Order: sequence, then C-alpha cells, then structure tokens
Amino acid sequence: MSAFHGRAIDAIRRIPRGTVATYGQIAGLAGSPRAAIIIGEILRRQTQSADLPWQRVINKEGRISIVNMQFPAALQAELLRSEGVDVREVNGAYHVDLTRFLWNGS
DNA sequence: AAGGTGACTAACA
DNA sequence: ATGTTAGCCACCT
Repeated sequence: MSAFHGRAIDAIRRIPRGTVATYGQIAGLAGSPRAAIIIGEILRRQTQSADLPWQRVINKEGRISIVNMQFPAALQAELLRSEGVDVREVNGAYHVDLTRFLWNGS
C-alpha cells in the first residue's frame, strides 16, 4: 500500500454518515487532486474488507458510477438511503443532490 | 520491464 | 452541448 493509498483510505473513513464525497474530493484529501480515478481503483478491490464506508463515494455529477457485480449500484443506493441520503432513481441510474449531501471536507 | 487500462475530472476544441 | 486529451497512479498483462 502506497502513502497515497493509505491517505485515501483514511479520508474515506472520515466521510460522515449521511453525506457523500466525490472521487476527486478524496483524491485531493489524499494529496493528489488529479488522481480521482485511483480512488475508484482502490474501492474496486477494497470493498470486501469492510470497515470502509465505500457507499459514500460517488462521482462529481452526483451519480453512482459503480461497476462491481459483487456490490451493485442498487446496494449502494440502499445503504445511502438507510443513513439518510436521498437517492433518486431514473431508469437504472442513481442520483444524489450534491448541494444537499456533499461532505464539506471536515 | 514496459505498456495498457480504468468506480475520475478539468480543460479544450 | 458533445467529444477528446491530459494528468494521475495502482494493477494487470
């Protein structure tokens, strides 16, 4: 695990219940604002070893962009709703209003 | 060892 | 509005 990787995990664990963060936001907190895509790479395999609020990470558009069969978007939406995040569904796509639920980073 | 590929995104054409 | 490009860096050939 690299330093960036470790810092990214820490940042994700810091996301408060009931809020969401973007890949870019986490990358920034981990020290590399332009490495957003790496956050997805990390989650793509870190998901199973729980103790990580992976469901709170979505893309800049406020959409769930997960592509993992083990952990489908429907599950992510379900988990977010269970902690109070309003997830809207529009034919298979899930949206979150970032103006209301985006974590302020502290 | 070297190159391709992304759960991304900002900048450009 | 829509499409491409360039950074980023962990992983997998």
